[in-house]
Amino acid sequence: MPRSKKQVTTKKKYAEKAVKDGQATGGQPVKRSASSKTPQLLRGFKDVLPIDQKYWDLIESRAKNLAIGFGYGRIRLPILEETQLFSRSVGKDTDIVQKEMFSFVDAGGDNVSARPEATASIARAYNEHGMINWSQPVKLFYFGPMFRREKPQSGRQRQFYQLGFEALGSAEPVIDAQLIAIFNKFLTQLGLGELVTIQVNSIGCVTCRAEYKQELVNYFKPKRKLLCEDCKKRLIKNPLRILDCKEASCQSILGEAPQILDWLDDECKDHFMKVIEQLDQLEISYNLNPYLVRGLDYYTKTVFEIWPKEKLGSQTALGGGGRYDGLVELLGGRPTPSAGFSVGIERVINLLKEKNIEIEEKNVPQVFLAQIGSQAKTKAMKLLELLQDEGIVVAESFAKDSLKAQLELSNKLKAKYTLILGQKEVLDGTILIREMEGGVQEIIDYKKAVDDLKRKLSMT
RNA sequence: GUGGCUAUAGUGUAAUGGUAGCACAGAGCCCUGUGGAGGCUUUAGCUCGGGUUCAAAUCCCGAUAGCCACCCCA
Repeated sequence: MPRSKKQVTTKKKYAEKAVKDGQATGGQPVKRSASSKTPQLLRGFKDVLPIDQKYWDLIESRAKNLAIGFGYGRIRLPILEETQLFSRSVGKDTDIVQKEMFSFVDAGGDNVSARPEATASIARAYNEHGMINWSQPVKLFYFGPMFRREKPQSGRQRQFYQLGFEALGSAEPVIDAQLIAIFNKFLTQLGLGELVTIQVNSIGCVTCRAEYKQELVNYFKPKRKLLCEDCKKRLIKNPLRILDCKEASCQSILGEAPQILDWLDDECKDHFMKVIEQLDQLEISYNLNPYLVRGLDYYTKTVFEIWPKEKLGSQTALGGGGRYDGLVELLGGRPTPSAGFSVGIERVINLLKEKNIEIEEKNVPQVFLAQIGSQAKTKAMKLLELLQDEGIVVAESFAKDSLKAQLELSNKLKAKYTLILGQKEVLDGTILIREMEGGVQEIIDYKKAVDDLKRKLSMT
């Protein structure tokens, strides 16, 4: 009997569906073409769903703690800036500025861009708020989305989050070392310490880098035929980039190439040596990488990146940074030696997931509040707020009426206790409290429920 | 930006020209006030648009998206 009944309903549903789809209307089939009408994510943009929040929460709270510990104050910077801020700082010939920015002319005719990174904004803010009059160095940290219109891959999105620490107003090598130490500590606290390597190099100041560049060109020019096509272009555009080319033919002639460290002037060399000494003192292991070059124009002297030991796709760096002694001045301020680093949050999360690093689930409710019957439901809604006011993390499912379904949910949410409030309890002025693990439950006075629960929870 | 690979319920996957199936998740029942096990029922899908064919999830073309390599970068 139930079977035939169900068949009827099923047939009915099909009929309804057919009508909806236009098949039974006798006319043209109505095409749903859902995807053309359903709004979709923009290319390279992603939603972060509740299931992943634990990673984000963890990263942000670790960053905040480190910031407090090392004296970095949070700064929240705007997403949009004048386009020229980036062309002047990041470099107008860099790929980031030339082809990767979300730039547009707004309704008022201003040229604006979604920020592709935050250091330029930091320097702008330093000047704009007269931070030169604050006690130096000014230490700032930020956390927020950046935008680059690249072809997406895993670990490379058009909107991605960066966390950054910046110290402005000190030329001391200890600043460079401390930034590396913070970066390292951040990853270590996330359980990634053993899985990454720190790459360090110095690219000198404007003067000695120019000399080195010339030297590099002089070296490669006679060997031009041995270089790959890209590197032939780099020879003119950005000879430093030849150093990290992946082509075997280019790699093979790198060995004899002049090394930047030999061309640093006395001051730059001295600075770098001190940074290295500091790192040794701090017992931070690092890899001196003479081929490490960073893509943004404003870097000087110390540069560093942190790489996973096992390469994840073609994206090597989890993050990187360095010194940018000329940036503040370049943007119209006083000479202000500075340094900083930024971390790609999605890349860090990818690594955490890849290595199955366990993250404590923080949003486990302590108590689940179940109800049976409409009177009980109303009363439970009030109780819910009482519990919340006492700071108890409580879950509920007022939309479900069956106790069974509510207990199932309580179990799934891993609540320690379930409060059960039914018609009987409402009349008696009581409430049931069930300890989920053992299934023991007791009847208690409704008025004492909150206190009783608090006692039970604080005892565990 | 260049080149390559891929696209099936919410998720993970089968079916290779001929009836779209399975697992998990969701809803419901077995059990009308008691979760974790089991059984049953059910919801939900061929990315989109063209073409070839009697017939396309399957073959071809295009679009889109994801991934991979390059470029570049976090």
